[in-house]
Amino acid sequence: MMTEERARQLEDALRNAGVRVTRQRAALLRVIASSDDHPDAAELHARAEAAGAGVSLATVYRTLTTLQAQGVIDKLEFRGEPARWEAADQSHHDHIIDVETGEVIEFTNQRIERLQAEIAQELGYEIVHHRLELYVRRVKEK
Amino acid sequence: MMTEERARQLEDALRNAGVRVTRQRAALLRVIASSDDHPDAAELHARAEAAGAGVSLATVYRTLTTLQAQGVIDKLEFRGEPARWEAADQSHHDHIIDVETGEVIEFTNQRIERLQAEIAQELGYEIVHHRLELYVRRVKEK
DNA sequence: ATACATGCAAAATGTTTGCATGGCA
DNA sequence: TGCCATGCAAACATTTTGCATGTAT
Repeated sequence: MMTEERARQLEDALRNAGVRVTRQRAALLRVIASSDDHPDAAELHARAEAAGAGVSLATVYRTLTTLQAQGVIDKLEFRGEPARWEAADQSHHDHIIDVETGEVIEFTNQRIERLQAEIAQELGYEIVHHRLELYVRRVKEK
Repeated sequence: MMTEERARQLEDALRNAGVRVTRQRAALLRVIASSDDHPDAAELHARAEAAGAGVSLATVYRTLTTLQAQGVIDKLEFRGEPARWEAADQSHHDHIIDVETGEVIEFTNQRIERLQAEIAQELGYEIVHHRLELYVRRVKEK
């Protein structure tokens, strides 16, 4: 799924922004570009290692911070768990978390987005960022 | 603001539920009943100490867990920060966080609540709990 | 060449826990 | 009295950082 192509695009973007593309960063970009789930730092480290990358966990953390600053990835912080990360090239969405399986589903709803903006505006604020998470359970058929 | 009365109500409720009301728990109940903000464990500990309670931080944590299990307080987990707590006797609401001042404002919007339920339902889920946080900045007048 | 990135180990942070002791019901 | 709660210190889990060394540009 074009992982390599996407990774190269991102490398160029980083270099243009004056960020060095090291062996470790290149490896992590590929792990991220080929992941369509929401891994945490330890999981990303494991995947990089599995790919033979040779990256320390400290560097994984530093790289995630850097990539977030560059807008390449987004940080997700669910209840109590370690932070998870996802590629940022997708369009904005919120998350539904199945409390029984831990599965994460993405969704957006324009009406909700609009209502949020209205609420903030009425109070004299503008929204910098928001977080909407629905913790759900599968409905039992009977 | 009826702190003492409220604290006694809560003590009775705890005893009825078979939870012992110790000196430490009684002190923390009073701190919680008299707080209308969203303090974290360390802050609650500090307030209890300031009131001359003599409670260890470990006990604060254990008590918060207990009170949450009893439905007396709710746990709030904002981005990265330590968990904060609030009295649960209030009606449901979401939070607006001013990213510049850290100030937290409560709000609810029935239309948003309804839309959330609809979204979950369409996917075959029922909502167990949700979290909606708007991270905002005050709009500058010009 | 040089500024920046890395690895390692240690530190920081927030929270939990084992165990001996204390105290509510 | 008996079971549960407490305090203390140690353990934990996640993340950050100081410092010597390595490396992309």
